[in-house]
Parts: sequence; C-alpha cells; structure tokens
Amino acid sequence: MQYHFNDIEAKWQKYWAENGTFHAQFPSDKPKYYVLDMFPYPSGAGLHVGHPLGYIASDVYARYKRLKGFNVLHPQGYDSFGLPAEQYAIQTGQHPAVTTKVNIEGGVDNQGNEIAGYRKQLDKIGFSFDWSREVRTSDPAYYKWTQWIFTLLFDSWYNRDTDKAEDIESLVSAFAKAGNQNIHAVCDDNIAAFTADQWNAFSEKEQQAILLQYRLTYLAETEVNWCPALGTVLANDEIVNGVSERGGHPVVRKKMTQWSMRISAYAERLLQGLEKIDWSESIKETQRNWIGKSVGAQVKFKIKNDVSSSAVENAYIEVFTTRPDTIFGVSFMTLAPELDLVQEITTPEQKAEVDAYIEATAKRSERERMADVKTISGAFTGAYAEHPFTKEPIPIWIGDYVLAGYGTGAVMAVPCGDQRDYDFANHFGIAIPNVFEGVDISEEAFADKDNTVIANSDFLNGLKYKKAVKLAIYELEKIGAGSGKTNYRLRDAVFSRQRYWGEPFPVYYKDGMPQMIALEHLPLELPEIEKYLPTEDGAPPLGRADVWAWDTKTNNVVSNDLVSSSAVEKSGDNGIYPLELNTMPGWAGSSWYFLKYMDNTTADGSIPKEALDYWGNVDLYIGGSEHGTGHLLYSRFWTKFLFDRGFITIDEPFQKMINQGMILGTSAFAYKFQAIDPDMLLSYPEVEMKNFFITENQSKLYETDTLTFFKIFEEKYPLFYNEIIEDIEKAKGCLKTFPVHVPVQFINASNELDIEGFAKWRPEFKEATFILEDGTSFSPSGGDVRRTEGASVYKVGREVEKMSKSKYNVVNPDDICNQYGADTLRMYEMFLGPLEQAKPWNTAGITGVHSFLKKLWKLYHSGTDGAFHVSDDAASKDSLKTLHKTIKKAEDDIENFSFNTSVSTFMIATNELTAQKCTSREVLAPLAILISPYAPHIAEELWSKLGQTTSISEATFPVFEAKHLVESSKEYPISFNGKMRFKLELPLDLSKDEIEAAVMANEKTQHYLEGRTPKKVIVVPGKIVNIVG
RNA sequence: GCCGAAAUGGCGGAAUUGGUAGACGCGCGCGACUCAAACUCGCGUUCCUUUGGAGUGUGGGUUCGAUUCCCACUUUCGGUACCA
Repeated sequence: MQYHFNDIEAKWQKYWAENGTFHAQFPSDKPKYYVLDMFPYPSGAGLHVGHPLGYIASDVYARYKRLKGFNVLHPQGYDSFGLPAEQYAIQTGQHPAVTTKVNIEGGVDNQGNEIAGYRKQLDKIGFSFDWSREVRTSDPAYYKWTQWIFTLLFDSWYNRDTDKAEDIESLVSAFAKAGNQNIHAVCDDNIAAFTADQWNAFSEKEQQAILLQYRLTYLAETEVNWCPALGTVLANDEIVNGVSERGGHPVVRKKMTQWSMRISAYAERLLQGLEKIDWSESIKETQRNWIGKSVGAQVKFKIKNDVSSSAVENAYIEVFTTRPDTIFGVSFMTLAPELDLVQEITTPEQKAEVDAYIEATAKRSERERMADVKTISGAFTGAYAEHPFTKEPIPIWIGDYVLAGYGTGAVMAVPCGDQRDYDFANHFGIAIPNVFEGVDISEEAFADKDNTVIANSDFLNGLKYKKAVKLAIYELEKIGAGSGKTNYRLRDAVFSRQRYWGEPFPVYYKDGMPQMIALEHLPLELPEIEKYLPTEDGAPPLGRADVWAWDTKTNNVVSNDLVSSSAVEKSGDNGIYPLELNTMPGWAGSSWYFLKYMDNTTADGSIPKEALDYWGNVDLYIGGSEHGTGHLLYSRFWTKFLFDRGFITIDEPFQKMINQGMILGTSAFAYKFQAIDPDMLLSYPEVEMKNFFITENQSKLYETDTLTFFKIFEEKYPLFYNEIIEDIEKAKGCLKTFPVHVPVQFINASNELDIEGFAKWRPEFKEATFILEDGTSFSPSGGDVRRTEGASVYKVGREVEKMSKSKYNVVNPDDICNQYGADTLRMYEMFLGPLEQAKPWNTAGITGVHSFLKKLWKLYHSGTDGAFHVSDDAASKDSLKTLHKTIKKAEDDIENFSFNTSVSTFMIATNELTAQKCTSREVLAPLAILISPYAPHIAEELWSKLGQTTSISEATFPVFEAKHLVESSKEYPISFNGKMRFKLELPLDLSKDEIEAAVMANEKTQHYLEGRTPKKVIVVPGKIVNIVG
C-alpha cells in the first residue's frame, strides 16, 4: 500500500475538526500548559513558507506537552487592524473590514485576485489549534475590551508610595483632603503645588486639567513626522531619505497633541521583571537597553540675565548627567533645537542663525540625528548659563545630537569626558578644560570611569569616580542646584494614530476636556467614511465621518450637526459632544489578546476570574525577536497594570519565549547579456544583439577572461565574433550582464532553468537565445537548435534574499502541501536548521524529508505488496536499543527546542529499523507516538492501523529505559598532539593506567610515535586518549 | 552611529560540559532495476601539490587538546520608539 499523503491528511484534519480533538478543557484536573504564537497579521499576500515556521514549532511542542499529560491551550487568531489593510483600502477603495475578512476567510477581492485565506492555509498544515477561541482585534466584540482597558488606564494613576497603579478616585480624595504636596506620583513634570482648599475651589475643568497630568493615559504634545503634502503623520519606515515613501514629499517634525501611555511609570518594574522570565538573554538585554536605566544627578543651571539680553528671569536649564563628578569640566551646554526654551533665551543677534538651524533640524529624522556622528552642527544662542559652583558663564548652544525626548533635552557638555561633546567643542572652537589627573586629552575624550581621578575641580580634586560622584551630588544638594536621580531612557508611548483602521478611542470632548464612555456603552464602533484619507484640513480620516458625536443623554453616536456650537458654554449645552478623531495603534489590541483566549463563553465577552486564574500566563510564547521593544514591552506593561488593578493574578504575560529566525528566500537569476546603451551597438552594424542569456559562470568568465568568453560566439555567430574580437576593450565597454530575477517555480533541484516555462511567463523572452553551460545555444521559440537528449542545460545563479513577491522567490505552503503533504512541510521546516536562526528556504531539499516519510510508511508496510504488517513478536535487542536511543534524543531535543536534530534522529532510527527488518509492535507503536508531534497525520494513520481507536494525541509519550543502551566497550580515538590517528576498541571498565598501557602496547602507537618517547599521555576514560610528544 | 545576533564542505546544517570536525539531508559521481525515463535501492563524496599536509569568517592568545574559552577585527542580518 502506497503512502497517499493527500488522502490521509484530509481525513485526519477532518477528524480533528469534527471531534474537537484540540479543544482546551476547562475546568480540568490536569496541569495546564499554554502555548501561544505571536499574533499573525493577515496580509493580502497570504502565507509563504516562512510564516508557519514558528507555528509548526509551537505546534510540535503543544502536541508533545499533550502526550506528556498536560491540558494544553494552543489558540490562534488575528491581529487584524493595521496599516497595510488601510493602505490597500486607500488604493482600491475597499473597506478594510472587507479585505481583512477575505484575507482571513478567503474569497475574491474586487481586483479579481483569488485569495486562499489565512485560515484555509493554516488548516492545510494540520495545526492543533483550538479554533473555538479565535480572536480578531478588529472585531467590535473584541475591541470593546481594548477600549475598556484604555478607559481603565485613564481612570488610574501611579502611586510611588505603594508602587502600583491605583484608581484615580483615591487621588481625587487625597487632593480634596491635603492637596498635592504629599503625593508621590508618576506624573508630568512641573505640576504646580496646590492645597486642599485650592483644589476644592478649582472649576471642574481646572480639576480635569490637573488630573490629566497624573492619569496613566493622557493628552500631551508630542513630536511627529508630519507630511504636509499627504496631510498625515508618517511612520519612520514610510520615510525614505527624508521624504515620504509614497510620492516623495517632504517630511518635517511637528508637534501634535496626542494620547500617550505613561509606561515610564513601570520602567523599574519592567526592568526587574526580566529577572524572573525565561527569555533569551539577548532579547532581555534589548529591553534593558531600551528601558535604559542610568543613575546620576539632575543639575540646575541658572540662565544668566546680565549676560544674555533675554527677557527670561530666574530661568533654569535642567540637565541629567551620569557624570556629576566632571561638573567642573563643563565648558558649554547644548539644548535640543526643538525645545521651547530656545526661543526664549536666544539673543536678537543670534536669532537668524538659531532659527535657520531649527528649521534644518526639523527636516531630519530622529534616527538620522542619532546615527550621524560624522557631521557636527549646531548654533550659539547668545545666552549663557551660570556654573553652579564657579559662577562662571557657560555659553548655551543648540545641537541636533541632543534629542528633546531623551532626558530633559539638554546636556551639560563636558568635552574632556565625552566624545560627542569633544567633537562639538573642537568644531566650534570651544574650550576643553581637562578635569582628569594624568590623562592626555589632546587627541580624544577620556570616558573611562574606572581609571578616573578628578583634577582641577576644587573640592573634587584627587577623588576617584564613585567618591567624586557622591560628593558632587552632596554639594549640589547643599546649594540647591541639583540632586541625585535615576533616569530612564524609556519614553512614554504615543498612543494616537491619524488612521482609520484601528480601534476608535471611547472618548468625547466636553469643554475641550476628554471624557470616557462607560463600559456598558461600548464598543464604540468605527464609523463609515467614504474615503480612508485625512481630511483636506489635515484632520485624521475619522474627521470625514458625519455621524461621529456622542450624545451623553442617550449614550449613542449621533450626527455631528447636533453638536451645539456653544457646547463649550454651559448654557447652550445639549449634552452632545464631538468624538475623538484619532484611533489606537497596532499594539493596542495585541497587548492583551493572550487573556481573551482563556475564555470565549460569556455573552458580554468578559473573562471569568476562574479561567484567568487557571490559565495564568503563557507558558511558551513563540515569535520573532523583531517585536522585542514593541509588542513585548507593551504587553508586559498592560499585564502589570491589569495586575495592579486586581483583574489578573500574574504580572508577566509570557513566562518562556523562543524567537524563531526568519526564513529567507533563495532567489534565482538569469543573466541577460546586452548592450548598456542599444545605440552603442550601432558601432557593430551587422550585429543584432538582443536578449541573450548567458550562465552565471559565463558571466564571471566575461569579467575575468573576455577573450575566452567570446569564443562561445565564434562558430555560431561569426559575424558578431569578428566584430567584437577586433576591439575587445571597446566591446567590453558597451556589453554588460544584467541579473534578472527568475521565479523559483521554474528551477529544479539542480538549479536548471525550465527555459520554455520561463519564456512563457515573460513572452518578451520567447525569441531570446540562451547560451547553455557547454556553450551551445537554445531558443525557446524553436528558431534555434532544439535541446535534445543529453544536451546541455541553463543553470541559474542563486542568492539569498528576503522572501518577497517582487523577488519572485516566494514559496507558497499550499503548493508544498499539495505536492508533498503537510507532514513533509512540517518536518522540512523543522529540519532546515536551528529554530532561532535565519535560514534560506530551498524547495529542492524537501525530497530528503519526503522520502524519509515514505521509508517510515514502508517500515510499517513490510507485508506482501506493501500490506500493513506489524507483529507481536518481541523486538530484537538492536531494535530496542534504536528505539530507546531515539526516545532519549527526541525528548532531550524537544525540551531544548532543537527540532532540526530530532528530525535527523527519526531518520537515523527509521534507517536502522529498516535495516534490522523490525516489525515489532513493541517498537513501532512508540515510534509512531514519538514522531506524531512532527508528522501528526501519518502518525494518526499508522496509529489507527495499529488498532487504536482514539487519536494518537491521547497517547502517552514513551518512557526512556537506560538499560537498553548499556555498552561494555568503547572505540577510543587515539590522538597524537591533538590529532586523531586511529581508533582502538577497549573495555569500558578499564582504569586510566590500564588504558594507557593498552594504547602504548599497540603497534600503531609505536608507528605514529616514530621512535619518540611521549612526554605525557592524557587519558580521559570513556572519551579520548591523547599522546603528547 | 548605537543595541542585539550570526559566520563550519558545492548547499541547509551536526558536534548537548573544551575531547574522533563534517551526523542527517540536498546536490554531485558511479552502479543496480528499466526498452527507456521516473521512482526505488546500493556505494562514494571537506580540500590539496596524497608514504603526507591543510582545514570551522580574519589575526592573535589560553590549553595536552579549541567550531566550543579570551582579545582585536571583517562581513551579513534584525531592532532603533507611527510596519506588524
């Protein structure tokens, strides 16, 4: 009987779906295990073979855990809001909800493109997902709760005293009782002090304005990339070389009022939490750097009125520094050009220069400013600050290497101790005072803290780094010019997007102040609009909605016309207010989705506490490391917040995480040989030179040995050859090879091109001439010599690139499933290489895994005419050894997520058992279980043929027994000076001395020693013998 | 620029704690089966100037012994705060 994988796979996929085989149980007596994949974004391009890599890995692990007796939750869903759907909507005029649905469920879009749909594609691969718990972020029933979490954040503040988020009501009552002076909150800087009496006397609007400075989500002015021509804000990766990717319009930095999340409140806990989760050290390090804790001092520098002519009085510049020990080395200050303070302090004489510089800076992206260390630029404001100790004037500059969003947006420049300050000072001719003892700073700054001894610094002289820092802070505090401070690089997260396809904010504006819509009136659904673009006056797309106002009396969305023009005044207030026009960012819905999977049984979509408590957090999370500082940080933030507010009992969402590497495409190239400029060929009047394809080798030959290359043309194209050969250099100047991407479907396992197929795909190459490997030529139009049997071939060149449509290297998993089966696809993806590494896909290699599955099938079908045959006879010693060796290795590998090596192990086991002619049930039944997480369909089929009536997923993972692997002797490698020369079989129970004696007595040892006496013999029993000398 | 990761035959990769470099698979070569092809099976396959020598991105170091540990560098990939 043949291995009919298509039938087998369809049969079992149907069985699993119909029987709910993989539905997680609740309640359950079993221990739980929660395996989750990072949320897929359902793009219109569909799945390529790179996408399922992580899903297969997590599926293998989930199935393994089931065999190990766990109640496994392994859900899947879609992060279905996002920019690509919106851009597709803008391009094609379709509602993103429609295209998103098609992308998930399949269908035909209005361009006539047939879309298979994510779900069908995933189903074909045979995942053990519990689809009954599917989640879509763009589903109002889901985003209702995203909106609710937002309102909860709005109604919360962070109390430093209890070190957690609390209900805003506790803050309000504290204010009413005692004002804000004894409140230790994470809040905006520079909040004015007020007493209880003052608070109680404030108007509601004033109170709301103050509370907004404490809330965990708040409105603030933030810098964005504004593209005036497109009337919208752009993401950094929508900007290429300072202009918009679409249309190439200029982009400037602009301030906008945006919703922000006070994630900075959680900086320390996000940092500490890393210690108790099992993630790769590298991604934890990425988050540590992102949070960027640094300990130092906040220092105030008074701005000198008498020196600058500015009108500012009693103004300070506050800086954060990690090196207060070098405070006597300050020779200038640098401010971020976009700070408001710059305008205030700049002297009239410097105004023109400063304004010009600010304008130039607005055109540069933040990333550009950080990355570019070569160009040094800045401008002098004309103003001076006063050194807190020496009272000397310090010139105040602006420079784009200082970013407004980091720290206070100002630095005290110590050129002798910081290279960027040093370069800046050098460039503008500013003094570089040396405050280090015995250090030469004539060439570069000295940043080594460990070897610092301070000099020229008054009371700090002679002190080392640590002591000097301590003393400097002490002295600063004494004169009221600063204090010790811990700073975090982590900035509050901007939460507004000027887009359509995202969650609407449950927010309306009364009297200009934001108000939340209560949970019972949610979800606030996205309004219909006719175009998904910003409005003409630059408002976000929701500004196009006519029905987008909130009636607080009926709690409904109503027409904008009803908003009273005098709504700001109490007298004309009809209770109808405008709604927020921004939407939430992509990370909103994905910051809590792992909780929603825990239950889908309630009518209102809430999650019962029992389910939250039972499932706890995700035990294993698999996804890409590119989410390191986005999704993975924001989810941790929301989890800690929901923990603080008592909704969940875990404060880390993902206990263990594995980051799978990207699967790259192997692009194929044909080399078009043609004139750089067709006109140049006129110098060869009798030659028509078009559409020649040469091979990769010939292309190389052309570069290195042009003469030999042209010999190819000598016989067949004498005219051309004669023309060319007259002046090789001239020919070389006008003829060149151009690599052309060839779709990988036209390439076989030996890199040979299906020329006819290629010419059919690109008809303009029908008449082209392909010079083959042996120099003969072929044209697909048939005008030339047909390729006959034994004729040469055209081999493409190959290069590894990102898998993408435009590179024609995309491989669709559906095609692989049809041709080889899902089990082969699953195994091959695992076999490719270590899960965590990036690796190229090459369909050619898949035959190895496929024939392994055929061999496995045969192992169970050794009867006449390939009939299923398994005996109840006792297994041979060898077969038991093979089995138990495989159990051990398979289990170790799976626990270490080393899936590629376990596939090899199965191959070795199958080869060995085939050679042993093993037919014993005792061996073949456990073997099927071992393989079932990887190749579940074939395993189920074999399992049922073995007479089982339940799914193999209900079986128990075989138990390893060491007794089958006991060895009595070892083939020792005998090395001389570390080089292995020969092997010697010796009993394992020999002592060190006995081994040495046996080795030295061996005649081969004497041969390799060539008469020398060994200086030393290293014997490691059970491992190796090394003879030195 | 900064942060993180990777580099081993023609290719994907293996070597779990410093102990036989190249498991397993692809490709390639030879052979069997076949009228023939495909499939399948068997054998071989790191390189070289082959009684031997070299070899895990480059250059150094530690060690009896280094793909593995240390130092310096090169290249490629990911992230860099509005792609997801």
